Amino acid sequence: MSAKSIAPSPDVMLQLDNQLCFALYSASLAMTKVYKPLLDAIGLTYTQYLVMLVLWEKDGLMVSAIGDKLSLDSGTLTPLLKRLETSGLLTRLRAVEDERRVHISLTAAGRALKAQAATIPGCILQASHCTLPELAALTQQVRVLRQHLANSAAPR
Amino acid sequence: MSAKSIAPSPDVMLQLDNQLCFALYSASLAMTKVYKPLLDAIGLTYTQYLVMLVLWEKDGLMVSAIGDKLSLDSGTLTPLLKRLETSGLLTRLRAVEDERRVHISLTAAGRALKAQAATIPGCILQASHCTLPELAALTQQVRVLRQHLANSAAPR
DNA sequence: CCTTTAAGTATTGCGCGCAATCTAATAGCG
DNA sequence: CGCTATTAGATTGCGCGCAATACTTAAAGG
Repeated sequence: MSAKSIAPSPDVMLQLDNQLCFALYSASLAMTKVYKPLLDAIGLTYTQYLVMLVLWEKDGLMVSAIGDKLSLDSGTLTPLLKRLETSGLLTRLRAVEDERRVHISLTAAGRALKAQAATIPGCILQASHCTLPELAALTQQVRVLRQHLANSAAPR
Repeated sequence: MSAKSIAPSPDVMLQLDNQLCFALYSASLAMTKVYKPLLDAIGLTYTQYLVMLVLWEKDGLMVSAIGDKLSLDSGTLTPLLKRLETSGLLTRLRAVEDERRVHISLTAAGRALKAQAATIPGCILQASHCTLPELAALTQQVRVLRQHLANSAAPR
């Protein structure tokens, strides 16, 4: 036998495997649970909050542009956007120049909600028990990993 | 004005916020997409794979023990385990000593599937474009974050 | 013993996340 | 102009993830 632990056994690999994928999976779910009471207070789900974050930064996007930013498709976004429209936070309007496109625009209520959401990031920062630089560093690592995974995923 | 960037503006916070939560969220979804073709080949979904990982390490657990390991409740696990039972990978049996409990036991087919799953971790490692030590370090950071978030979440 | 309380699962309902399919509208091309 | 190909959304179906609730069994209290 040459060097030790060059090729871990299948058993160990299936545990290691458990670690990264499960760490991300459960951290993401745990994050959602921390957001839940904060978002309940302003009537949004977690995914709806992500969509609103996108729109607060840039309004008037078409559905596919939102989908590109969040890596979500129309099967997820169409019903979600309809719910936000029903809630009175945005409007969905067919573009006159190209009637395939639907432009999503915030209503006054949708824009006003941003002020109420402003307290949320601080709560999350506190719940993470991390400093801003620590969070930024971790975020960057996870972002790089995400990019690698996305590149490796089978293209649709 | 004293030091710079002590208290970021709401706008910047709502972007920063976007970063950590969204990085985790989208990395987790990207991870799922990398697993998808690998798991399709052995007839499992991602969550079913996590359950099988738990059972491959320790068989004969009750439903709530699996739920504790994965932070999932019976609303998720009961139908999932029924599907795995239908697939012939496990059995669900009421304990005779306490008929409230349901013990989950792998069938021969369920145990045999572990061998087919053994190639998966290597594929994921490759897709991540990281070394094992890098992955281990990142995993540990995410795990710590998860723990902090779980501690901060409102108890049910 | 009988009532109360708790534990362990199951069920229901809603909102994603995504594959597959469909429809409508535009673009491209001869 | 007419035909095909492509694009943008919408729809359908399935499997989570989770809150809320119900149900059965077991333990505890009087």
